[in-house]
Amino acid sequence: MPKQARSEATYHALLDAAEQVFAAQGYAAASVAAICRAAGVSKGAFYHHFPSKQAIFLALLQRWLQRLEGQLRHQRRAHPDIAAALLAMSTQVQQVRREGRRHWALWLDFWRYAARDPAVWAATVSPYRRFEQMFAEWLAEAQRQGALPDEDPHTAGRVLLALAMGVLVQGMLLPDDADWGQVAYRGVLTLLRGWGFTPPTTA
Amino acid sequence: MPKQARSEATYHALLDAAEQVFAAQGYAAASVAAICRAAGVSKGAFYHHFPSKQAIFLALLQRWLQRLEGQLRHQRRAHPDIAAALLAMSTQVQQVRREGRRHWALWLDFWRYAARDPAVWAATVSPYRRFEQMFAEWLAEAQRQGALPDEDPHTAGRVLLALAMGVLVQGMLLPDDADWGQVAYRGVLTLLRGWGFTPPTTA
DNA sequence: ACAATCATACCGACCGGTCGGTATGATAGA
DNA sequence: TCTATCATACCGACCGGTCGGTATGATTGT
Repeated sequence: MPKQARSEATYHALLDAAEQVFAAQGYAAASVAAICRAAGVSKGAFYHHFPSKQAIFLALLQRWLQRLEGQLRHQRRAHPDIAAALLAMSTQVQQVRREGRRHWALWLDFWRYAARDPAVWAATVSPYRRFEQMFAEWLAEAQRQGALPDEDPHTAGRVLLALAMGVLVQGMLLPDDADWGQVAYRGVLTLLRGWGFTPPTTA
Repeated sequence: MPKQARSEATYHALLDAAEQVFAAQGYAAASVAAICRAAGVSKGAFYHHFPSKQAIFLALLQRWLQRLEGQLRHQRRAHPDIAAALLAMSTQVQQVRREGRRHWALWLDFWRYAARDPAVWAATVSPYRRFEQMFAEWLAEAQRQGALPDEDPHTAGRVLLALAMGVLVQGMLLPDDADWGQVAYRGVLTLLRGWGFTPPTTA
């Protein structure tokens, strides 16, 4: 959509600045002026690229979800064994530390507004449902290979997602209270065991 | 602290109104004026009882956490068997529906501000640590009875809390996508199985 | 020239908190 | 019991400041 090279640069500068400012202050407290300041750009430039404050918030959400989905699919491709893939994903949670803390706080903001604002809700829910479907498919595949007796793959997938989100929230608030990567890992391991998976290649 | 009966009434009216308005609009969007309107009280009365907007938010948080802890301890007392108690608690998650949705959105708000505001953080974290300790003690007791081989009770407790929080968040956003009470139940059941608990009395 | 891109100045609405003043009820002296 | 006194509880107008968004003009690239 940008016609000039300079335009694209300021567009991404605004997005990156918004990510910083939103993460640091939260959506409501973050002012458009602060975002422009962080991007080294004027307010006019902002409203040239985005029709509203909410619009840049949604654009940010979309970019975020796309990256996350890419990472998950990458992990899945790297591990033929499903249990191993899930355990590998669980260790990624460890990223919620120091620097990452503010970054993940923005994620909480997304959920918060999704719970109230219909536009944010729609933008959040449809990719989320794709995640859920993704997990369910993987688990259904595992079921065909003998695991998960008498368990609905969708339910199992939701349990996995719940565990991940819960660890993220806790790790965000209390990054030093525990090794949250370890908590996620042990949690997934326990779930896999409870579902009758054979112990994966790596302990 | 209230010296007159009328005073106590308006105090609680303000707290209840704040719970409604905060849950419906979020902390930042909710104005003190709106809270006063909902309570049928003037702004002067508000600032007579609470020194600031944040103060009533924290008072609300405290009331909330106390009730929650009471409920959990009550469930524990009602079930001598720890596994049964945990399963009973899991079914309580089902309350996140229709009416409860907005109510729980306020809970998300608490976490969100706890991630940024030191005052909210302190008010959230210390009761949370009590929850964590509570779960760890229960699980340590179970460990003495033979369950949870080679698992740290604290880690296990954090896994349980993570599952609960994750189900709550999902149930808040997508109340109709699944029976979240069932998801929580199956999740806890799977964890218990993975930890080597013997199947509880009720399936 | 002319359209896309950005800067500056500004508007109107709103909000948290303050403040001078009033109503309400408790207490005590007669 | 009646009334003077006073602390508590409450009212509502108001202020300083902020913020999202707009209007308009300058600048840049083609």
